[in-house]
Amino acid sequence: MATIYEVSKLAGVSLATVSRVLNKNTPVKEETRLKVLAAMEQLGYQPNSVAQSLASNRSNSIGIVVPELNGPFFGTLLSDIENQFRQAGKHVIIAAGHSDEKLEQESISFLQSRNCDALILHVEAVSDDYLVELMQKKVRFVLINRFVAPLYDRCITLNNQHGGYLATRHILEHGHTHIGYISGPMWKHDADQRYKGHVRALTEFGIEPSEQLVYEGDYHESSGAAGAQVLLQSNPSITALVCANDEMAAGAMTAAREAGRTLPDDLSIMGFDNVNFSHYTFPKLTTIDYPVGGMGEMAAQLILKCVYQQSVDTIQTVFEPRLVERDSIKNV
Amino acid sequence: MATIYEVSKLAGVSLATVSRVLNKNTPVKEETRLKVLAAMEQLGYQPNSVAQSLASNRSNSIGIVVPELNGPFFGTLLSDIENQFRQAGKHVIIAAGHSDEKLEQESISFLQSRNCDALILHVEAVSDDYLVELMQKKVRFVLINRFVAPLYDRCITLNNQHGGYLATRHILEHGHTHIGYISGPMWKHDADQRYKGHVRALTEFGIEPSEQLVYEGDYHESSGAAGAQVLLQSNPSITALVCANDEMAAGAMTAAREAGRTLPDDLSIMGFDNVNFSHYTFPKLTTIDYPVGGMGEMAAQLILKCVYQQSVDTIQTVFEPRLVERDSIKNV
DNA sequence: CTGTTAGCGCGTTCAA
DNA sequence: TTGAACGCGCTAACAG
Repeated sequence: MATIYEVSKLAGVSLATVSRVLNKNTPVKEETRLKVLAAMEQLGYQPNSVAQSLASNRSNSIGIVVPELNGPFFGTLLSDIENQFRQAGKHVIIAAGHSDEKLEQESISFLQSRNCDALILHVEAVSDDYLVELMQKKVRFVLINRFVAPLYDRCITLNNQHGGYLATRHILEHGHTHIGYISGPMWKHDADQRYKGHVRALTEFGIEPSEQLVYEGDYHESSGAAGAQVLLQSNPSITALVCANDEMAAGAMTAAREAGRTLPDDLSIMGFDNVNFSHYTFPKLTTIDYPVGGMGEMAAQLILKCVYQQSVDTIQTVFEPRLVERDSIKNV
Repeated sequence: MATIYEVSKLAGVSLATVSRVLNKNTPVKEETRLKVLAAMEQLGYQPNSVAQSLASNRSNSIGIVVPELNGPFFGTLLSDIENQFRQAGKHVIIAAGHSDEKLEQESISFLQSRNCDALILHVEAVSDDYLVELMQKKVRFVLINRFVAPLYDRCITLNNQHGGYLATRHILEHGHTHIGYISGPMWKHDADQRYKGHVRALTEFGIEPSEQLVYEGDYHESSGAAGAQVLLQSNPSITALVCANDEMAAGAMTAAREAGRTLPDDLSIMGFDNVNFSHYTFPKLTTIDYPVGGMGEMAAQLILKCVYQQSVDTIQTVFEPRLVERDSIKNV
């Protein structure tokens, strides 16, 4: 690999000049600039990004922590983030936090030790205090799908409560009155909010929320199946099931069939997230769209703006969910 | 951030000694080692990985190129690779190649400019020659799901042909004789191999392969739907459809229903890959398991062994597919 | 076993 | 507009 030094020798200029044409931050006479460029070309010169990082104290890398790398949801998120940064010449380092406090913290310090210029965090287990401390230590980061008041200007969130509301309202509008709810783990903020939206819709339609009708799942398919089984058995009058995410809805479909229900005629099912497999189910799942892609892009833009001083389009921090009607819901 | 220099001062030893306890490669007297460790602790010292990279010419980072970051298949792959490296203190930089020759090449040089110690490539569009050249340039990499003869010892592959064979044989064993085939893009090696396996099974059962019965898709759901539609319309006698991946199988299910077929009674459908949503379909998809996870791990192990001289378990380069029986196939 | 001394490749003052 | 010189934080000979 050719170095800046060889280029400077070949071009007959100093080391500093080469650095200048590379970084375009100091005026260089057009003539010498071309000489340098020619020398670079000839040597097939490629800047050593590690040396650049060390000298400039900037690594041009962004660390990302998500709960899982697999799963339709995070794939889309990563994809859009990578895209944005790649175009900007930055690279992305990934780490999985597995929704575990210790692992999330480890992931974060791992990425910090990699001298990332900024982090994008989709973390669930670390405390708000921990994040506030992180900010006080001048670590630069953006939070996705989580709102922490002192960090309000770096939180990219979905209006989860409104999503939960939309989901249940849609069911109610189809005439259902006996509605089961399979929630996510209630300690997770989004699960809590979605449930609150559910309750709000119920109340608005004059229906008393009942604990008998809710099952706390873990966002995985199997708990959706377990929830449906429990709920349908203990409350045979249920005609609709609202699930806090699509995976659980898929599990619920299986379990409902096993319980002898015909879908969607005997039982309506609602999902949440609109992940990319959600129309592979039969009947195709009606769900609430979570604009992951847009939120990932926005997180990237926010960093491009605040950390790299690039001018970007307007920043939006809260996103709205949207109902996606398919075939899993029928009038009662 | 404390530096190695401050640690050395506090511990009353030289810079080099600190470096030694850090890298554990040269014996250090236990007593001084403890002094150094204590000083590190006290200062909250964290090595600067960028400086380490520059000095040692090793970045402890591994670049990965996959066609897409979303999609169930690559999520699992990335997840397992990240896991392995994380445990070894290495980090993973990702780039999407989008099955496009230019983008794949750009991804590779992008990662090279990041001084990755090694690359893991799941590339489809670049030529074999390009990869051989890469090897000659001493770039260290492992190929996943692709076999290039001169690179045989760094190719982690699935026996795709055998998978294609297993899929069709299973259908044949259920008595089907009119079998449609929806392939992947034939220029892709895996698609070609899977198809060859299909033909081999057919021949073995004394059935003449017919072009009328194959549709070339693109591995996406929509082409599965299109393929099913075309095939079922032009060959109403078809009783089974073999699809070269699960996405297309999901699309085929939808289209088959729209064409008036009842699943699985009127039409059996076979998938390939066993991606994590494949049992969300109804009927649950019978498919061929692609051990992505294991292959990702193996790629990581290969690099750990060859690049970082770590001792690892035995290396396996070719993996075998396995039939996963679920509910989408019925006797004719 | 430990300390001294060069770099690694580049960005960035400060003068000229 | 350009060049010389220093330093980023660390590793790796080489002596001792």
